[in-house]
Amino acid sequence: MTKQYWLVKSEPEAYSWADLVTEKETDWTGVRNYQARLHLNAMRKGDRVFFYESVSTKAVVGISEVTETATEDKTADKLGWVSVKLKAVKALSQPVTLARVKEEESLANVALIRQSRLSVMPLSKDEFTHIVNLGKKGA
DNA sequence: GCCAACGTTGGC
DNA sequence: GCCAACGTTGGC
Repeated sequence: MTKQYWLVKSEPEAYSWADLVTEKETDWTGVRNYQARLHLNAMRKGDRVFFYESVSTKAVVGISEVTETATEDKTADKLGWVSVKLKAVKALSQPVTLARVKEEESLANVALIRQSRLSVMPLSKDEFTHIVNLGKKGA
């Protein structure tokens, strides 16, 4: 299967990109939204996942990779919720802020903007590449 | 099954 | 800290 691209959100006060870098790998638990769960279930090993920090940072800060597909989320009090395993790949040279994403006409349709409360969302390859480029030094 | 009330998320 | 948007719950 061809590689897919995603974005997950986290409040850095709860779990930050720096935390993932320190841990190297983590179980992405705590998703309690049906739409987000659909996306978690669709993730495949090797898919690239943007790490977006909400609230205080409001920027895409790093790239991670799916290392294990969805399994039962053991932190949930009911069965049926899932988590995936993510590992840190690399930080963006410069964070791509929400404001920056909003400036880009070709990124106007990303769920990050259109559905601000969704915490796990898909991105097209073009959208992913575009944001990666914005995150390069001097972009 | 509808809708009001409420809680949560997240931008500003 | 405020508020809009959204999801969930519960009464009818």
